[in-house]
Amino acid sequence: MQSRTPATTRPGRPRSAAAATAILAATRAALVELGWSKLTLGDVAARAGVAKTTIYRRWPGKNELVVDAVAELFDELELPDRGSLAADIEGVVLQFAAILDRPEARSGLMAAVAESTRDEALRERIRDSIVERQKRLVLQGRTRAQARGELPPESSDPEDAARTVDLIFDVVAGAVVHRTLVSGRPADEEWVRGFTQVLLLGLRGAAASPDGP
Amino acid sequence: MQSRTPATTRPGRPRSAAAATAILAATRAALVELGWSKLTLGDVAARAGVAKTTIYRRWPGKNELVVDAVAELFDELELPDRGSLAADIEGVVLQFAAILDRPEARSGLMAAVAESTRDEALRERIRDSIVERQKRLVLQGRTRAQARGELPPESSDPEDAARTVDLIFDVVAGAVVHRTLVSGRPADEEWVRGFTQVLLLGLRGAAASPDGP
Amino acid sequence: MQSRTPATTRPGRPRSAAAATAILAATRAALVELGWSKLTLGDVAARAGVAKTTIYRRWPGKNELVVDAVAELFDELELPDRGSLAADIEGVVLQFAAILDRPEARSGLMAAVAESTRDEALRERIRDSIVERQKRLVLQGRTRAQARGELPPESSDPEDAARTVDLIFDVVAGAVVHRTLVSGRPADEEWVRGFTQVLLLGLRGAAASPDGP
Amino acid sequence: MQSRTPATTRPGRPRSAAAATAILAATRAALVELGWSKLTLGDVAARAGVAKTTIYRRWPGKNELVVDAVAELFDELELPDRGSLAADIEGVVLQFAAILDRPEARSGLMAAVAESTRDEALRERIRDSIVERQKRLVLQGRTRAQARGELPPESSDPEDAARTVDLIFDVVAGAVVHRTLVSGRPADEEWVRGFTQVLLLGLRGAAASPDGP
DNA sequence: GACTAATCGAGACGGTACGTCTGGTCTTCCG
DNA sequence: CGGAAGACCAGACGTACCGTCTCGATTAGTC
Repeated sequence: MQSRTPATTRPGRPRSAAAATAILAATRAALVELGWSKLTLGDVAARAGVAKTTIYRRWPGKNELVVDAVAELFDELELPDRGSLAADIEGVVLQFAAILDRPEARSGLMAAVAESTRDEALRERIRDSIVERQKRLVLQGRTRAQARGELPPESSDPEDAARTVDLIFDVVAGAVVHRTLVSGRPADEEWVRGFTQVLLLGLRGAAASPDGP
Repeated sequence: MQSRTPATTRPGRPRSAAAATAILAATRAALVELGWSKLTLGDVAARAGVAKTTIYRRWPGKNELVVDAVAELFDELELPDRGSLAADIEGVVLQFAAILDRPEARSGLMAAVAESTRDEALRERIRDSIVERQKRLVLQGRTRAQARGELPPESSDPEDAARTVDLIFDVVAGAVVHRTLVSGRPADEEWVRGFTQVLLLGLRGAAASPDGP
Repeated sequence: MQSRTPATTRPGRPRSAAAATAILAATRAALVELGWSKLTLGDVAARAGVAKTTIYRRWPGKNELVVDAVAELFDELELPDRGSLAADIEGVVLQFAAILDRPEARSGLMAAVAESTRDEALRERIRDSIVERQKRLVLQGRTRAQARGELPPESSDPEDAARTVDLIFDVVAGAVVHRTLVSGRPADEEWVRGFTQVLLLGLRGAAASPDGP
Repeated sequence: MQSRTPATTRPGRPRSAAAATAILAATRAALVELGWSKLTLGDVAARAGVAKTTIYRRWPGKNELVVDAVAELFDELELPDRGSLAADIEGVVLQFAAILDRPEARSGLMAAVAESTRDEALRERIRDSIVERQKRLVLQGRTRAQARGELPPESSDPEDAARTVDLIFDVVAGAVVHRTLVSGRPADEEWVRGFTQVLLLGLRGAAASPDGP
């Protein structure tokens, strides 16, 4: 992430590390209280005890700031070891749903995605700091399942394996988001159990009969 | 006794029917050019050749207007008869992906969902005029598959059947949206085939071993 | 001043006449309290109970607004009839000095002149609404003095007469401004008497020996 | 054991003498290009190749810096010896008018005067470094005219003499400033001749009939 | 054929936030 | 310790929209 000036220190006063932390925290607090559309950078600055210019010096605008503020939320996700692949998946999906239940994530995430439909750089930022970053969970789950003997050791084609990871991620993340944000119903244990069952059975079946009939 | 549209016409000049049409079309045009966040009602009014007050007299605000403008897009979805359940699903998913590829839908839909996280009335509006409205496709697909003998005639429990419809909708819509808008990759034929395979295998497997272990 | 649409009423809501009055009064009040350099249009708007946009819709900026606000002050100048030309002049010069003693005039007028050195349109505005507007006093004084027989009925050359009016105005206005604002000493009765004496003697002498020997 | 106060060697880097010169020159250059209101200390610092802090260490603010930068311009004024009092006055007035024609003087001087209406210290600074400093010209002119026999050797009352000097200065400076900056017309030879004639005739007449009628 | 009542276009209104710019101050490192 | 560099807080700038309002002008149906 940091590859600006590796050796030589830049002249002038260095940027305050505390400011960045305060700004991101204030952004999340403002998301909770106001939601994305009523969040203003002036308000964030006031909450963080910081001047507006300090924010604009570090982030191009509201969208990028919100993405960074929300991205930190997802770093607390981790794959629990519940003994079986199905249980592990259920666990992480429940965690994911819990994060999406927090208002700072709900409001910020969808708005950022909406904005990213017209801003390639923003889409990249979302992908880098949220999506790709969390694919580690899928990989970790696969490795653990292979160790348990629940999955075959390796996919035949490495490219095919990557495609499967992507598909899993799209289905899991998409379904949970749609359930909670669009359908507006809770992704509770019962729903997660049903969803995980369908997902696993589908994946196993697809692995058994690769591609076409 | 009807309170909505009384038989007797209200006094005064009636609302122009042409205005509503022009406003919705102008809204979509503005979405294409500007995206949700830069769309302004003043601009929409100018495009539609209409005064701002004419818009505010009919819609509470930007969000509701955009939802109505986008909702019309999804009405053109229909379930093609391609001979098999899998092929039918693939067909409708591809149509859905095609709509999400249109900029007026991408930008408007996600933004509306984002706003709805803090506006219960807006969520209702989205659910009524978009989500529930399109569940007809799932029902229609099930009926047709039952007629073909691809699915058992009826689920044991009517409540359980509704739950399955919801799950299917969340998974399908969520996965396609996530694929196209978040992952930013095309939901092309190859991907749709893989996705449909997993979905169908999962549903069949789940139907075979209902719920418990 | 007003030559836009003499006959036809423009469409739309007409501009509030009360707003303009309130804005100019608020501008003078702000000049008194803050002076030109610390006067902000936001503050003026707040004092006038008006939105910033309402100010910007009518005036291009701070400079023009201040000129208009100050110009109104000079409209209260009038030539008193004190029986002799010298006494009349002393009277109006004292009035002029009294206005320049008011803080809203001191601060605003000089700043506007300073700005006008880089803004031709502003200089024009000052000239039209302040300088030329008050030359009436010089003309009025001349007419009255001619009626009294203190001055010959008419200058030989009309162009020469205009030049004399300009000279008188430059000398009178310049001397009073310099005395009060630069030298920072009061233009009191004693000073005015001395100044008027020099001015009148000079003018009479120059009239007697036109141009040079 | 570390010594904080070395006795022999004076610690610290001495203040750069070149900096002050560069800053004042840069200030005048910025006045020419931007005028007072758009001149910023950051810009001056950049032009002078100096840090902002270096300016603030030497001047309290923009106003004082500009006054010092402009004051230097007036030091080049000198009373030419053209043979007669009238000609001498015409000469120095033309010089004064020439300086006021330079943009760095026009813009800076009037703005400083405007600011000084609300800042006693600034008014003092202007009076000391510009006004009083140039009264030498009036005194010098009087001495020379007395030597030539054009003026009586000494005024009856020393206080009265000082009053006359002040009056002359107010009238001369005021008229030229008003002519060039407010009326916006050139103080050319013709105008200066007419003005000088009125001034001298007025002064001589006033000297002949002191004060009362 | 006037009257009534709601519509229409236009555009001014009071607000609020924008993203930028400047003013002064402070913190860092270099000479 | 002076000076260059530049980040910092504070706050005004002029613009853009918001949603409301006030106009005069239509455009029906009702008397």
